[in-house]
Parts: sequence; C-alpha cells; structure tokens
Amino acid sequence: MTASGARRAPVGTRDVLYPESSRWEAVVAGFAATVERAGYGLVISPMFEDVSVFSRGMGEKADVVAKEMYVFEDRGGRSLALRPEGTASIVRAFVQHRPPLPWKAWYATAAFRYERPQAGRFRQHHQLGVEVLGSADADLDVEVIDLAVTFLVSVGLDDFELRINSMGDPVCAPVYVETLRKYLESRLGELCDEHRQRALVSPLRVLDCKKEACRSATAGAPALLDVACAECKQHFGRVESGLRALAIPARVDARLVRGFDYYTRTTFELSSPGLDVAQNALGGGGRYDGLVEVLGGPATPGIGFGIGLERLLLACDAARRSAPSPVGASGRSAGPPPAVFVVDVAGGEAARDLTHALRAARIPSDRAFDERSLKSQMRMADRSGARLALIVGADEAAAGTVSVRALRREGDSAGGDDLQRVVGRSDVVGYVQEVLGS
RNA sequence: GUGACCGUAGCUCAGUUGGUUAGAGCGCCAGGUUGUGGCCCUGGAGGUCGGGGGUUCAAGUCCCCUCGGUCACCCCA
Repeated sequence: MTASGARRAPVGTRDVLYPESSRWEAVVAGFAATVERAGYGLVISPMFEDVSVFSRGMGEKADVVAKEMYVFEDRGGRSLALRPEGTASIVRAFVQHRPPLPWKAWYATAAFRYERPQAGRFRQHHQLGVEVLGSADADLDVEVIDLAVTFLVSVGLDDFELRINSMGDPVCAPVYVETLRKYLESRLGELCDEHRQRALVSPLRVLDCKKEACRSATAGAPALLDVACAECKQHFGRVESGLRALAIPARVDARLVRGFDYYTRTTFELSSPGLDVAQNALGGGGRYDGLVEVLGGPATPGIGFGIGLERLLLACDAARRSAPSPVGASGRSAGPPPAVFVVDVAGGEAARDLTHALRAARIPSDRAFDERSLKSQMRMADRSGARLALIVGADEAAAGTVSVRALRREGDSAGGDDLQRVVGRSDVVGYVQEVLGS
C-alpha cells in the first residue's frame, strides 16, 4: 500500500502469486496441448532484440514503435528494445536459422509496451501465439484461426466474437487506400476533430475510430474487398468457406484494421463481448507475406496470431467460469497442498528425514520449521490441506514409530478411533502410499 | 501523452462540523487443552493515516505539489 517506488512492482506490471499463478500454468499447458497437436513446436527467443527488428517489421509510424517501445542501449552501445509483440522476433529467428518449411512455431512470452495501464492493459503483458512461415495457402489461414478458436473454447470461453477482414496485397492495398482517401476527402467535415486532421495521412485509421461522427461518415465507405485484386478475393473466399466448413462463426468486418504495417490479406481479431471493459480484444493476427523479406530473409509468406493471457483470464472471470481453476483451493497455505504434513516435536530430525523419503516416493509432503509447538504444527497441518499428519513426539522418537493421523476434511463425520494409528518408522512410506491410494 | 475518481494495519473498511495515546472484522502469533488441527474463548504483534510542504492553538480530516492505484481517451493483447 505504500507508494514509494522500491517496494512495489513497476507501474503497469504485476506479481502473480500462487493460487493465481497455477491458473496461468494451466492455460499455457492447454495452449501447448492444442497447438502441439497440430504440429507446432515451442520457440523460445530473446526478450529483447535489436530495435530495427521491431521498427522495420511493424512500421516506424506504428504507435507501438513510435512511442511505446522500451528502447535502451546496452553497455556495448547496441540499441535494443524489449519485445512489444511476438511476431517480429519469431520471424527474425526464422531468418537467422532457416528451418525447413513450413515452419510452425508457438510461443508464450511477455510483451512490453510503455502505455498508461487500465483494465486489461499493462506495460508487461503476456501473449500466447503461433506463427507459420512458408505457406500462402488459404487453408493455413483457416487452420490458424481454427487453433485460436479451439483454444478459447478449450479454456471454457465460448462467448467471443471472431471478425475477419483482408488487408489486400502490395498490388491492391495501395489502390484501396487511395480509393478510401478520395472518399474521405469529400467528407472531411463529417469526421471527428482528430481524424479531420489525419484522415488523408492514414485513411485506414478512420475506419476503426470509435466516435459516432467517424462511424456514420464511413458507414458507406468502400471496403477493401470491393476493390481487391482477383487473387486476394479468391484467397479470402477460400478462408471464408473454410471457416464455414469447420462451423466457425466469423463476421466479415471491413472496419477491422490492425495496427502493424506488416499485415497482408487475411487479418482477424477475437474479442469478448462479455468483457465489460474497454479493452476487450482477446487476440488477433493475420497474414504477413512480406515480413520475412523486410527482415532480410527470402520472400516467404507467413501468418500467425497472438492471444493476451491477462485478457483471456479476465474474460474467463467475466464469464463466471473460473476455467482452469486454481489447483490449491483446498489449502490455505502459500503453496500447493501436500498430501502429508509431518509434525515433529522431537527435535526435527524425523521431519527432515520423513519429508525427504516421502518426496523421493513422489508423495507431496511438507513440514513446519523453527520448532513450533504441537498445537501450532497441527494447525499448520490442517491449514495446509494435507490428508494425513505424521506425528513424531518424544514417544514415537524413542520407539522408532510414527503416529499417522487422518485429518478430517469438511463433510467428514465426527470420526472414530480409526483416525490415528501407530506405524513403524521403516513402514511409514509404504503405509502412507496405501492410505492415499485407497 | 490527456482526463476523472481514489490512497487509514497483510486484506476489506470505519473514523462524526479539523479536537486527547487512530479503530473494527478477517488474517497472523500465543495461551486456554504441559501429546493433537478445524469450532469457541482470551490475549498479543502489526499503522511514517502514500510522501513532502502549507493553513491552524490543533490536520487522518482543509489547501498545494508529488508519488502510487483505478477507470477512460489514444492505441492495442
């Protein structure tokens, strides 16, 4: 609660502590399962790159590049940047290693952008994504979108909206931009204050302006698909029919304009209408057939998507599905509940040896430290969520035995005499295995 | 970068028109039961009232600045 800097995480960042962190693990594991089933391999690339990887890839004038990157100079004078998104790094890795095509990669990484934080937006956020390099097939677009959708469904989120659009290619995109510019030129007066200035510089941006003025002014604006070249139209048509064949509901949205320069042809965005905050885009992606060349590689088509982990979790909460639920709900301690808690009031040696032996036998176990009282240790055993307490007092220590006590969980009856029994030290691990197994 | 609202124990909050040593619940620790957890009872620890400056006999309460939080714009995940 104190505001001084050194005591808290930097602005826009957060710590994810235990029960919550287990949800993250579960979501990442679910993502890995979904995409690995489709042949995607995990790629771990550096968290920072030469700035040019991002500035050239995403476009110098993209807001993210122009004013949101964490740029720094290292001790050797190199100009580096913390990654603001996932795609450019993966493409750079592709250019460097030139793996066999098609190259299917997935990643789970932090991304950094210097922005004012708000609901669902952080300076460090986390993305799960895939990239495929080496195929221009529209069926691949369908596969990639299918994976994103399948993943959302797998975490229990079925209340989302998929919007798709095409950005055209180097042939028809410029034609479209010019067409749109002319359309806007005749309606400058109708636009919002901000876009009245910039409409002619970046016409596309006007399309996704939220202000009513811009929205009505562009309601009848030409769509890229109206003026797209035959190849792009055909490509888009195949993506649409592919999605339809897989029963993936998608809405064609001519206003969908994604922020990075590298997109060509198919773009898509997944949003959560149920998320009652301004930032409800869960993820998005698209094709980037020119990016590899921009980053110094051979002409190679590519496509991918990224999904924001924080927003995904927010959406799950909003949908009242705790989706991947915290694993340790039963315990109240700082970590995952053990199966066994060793209570030792005879010096601690038994606790030391027993936890070691139990863990060697793959039985999760914990203990108290600092020679706490019996009462205190029993309370810790109870709160840990363990099913059994192994009690070693003076008597047991002298006799070479352990008292194994069943910790009654909620819903148990008053309990009888079979709650506790004495077992020889050398038989304890086997006995515990037996009890836990039944 | 812009704007609005908000900062009192680990957490959720109370704190009357500015007025003695700042409170509660939960959590934590200990004891009640000198070998037994949960429930209950009792006690305890824990607060630079975000920080700095100002007004005042007196500031957690009022004013300014600053830092932080939250939400929104911009843009995006």
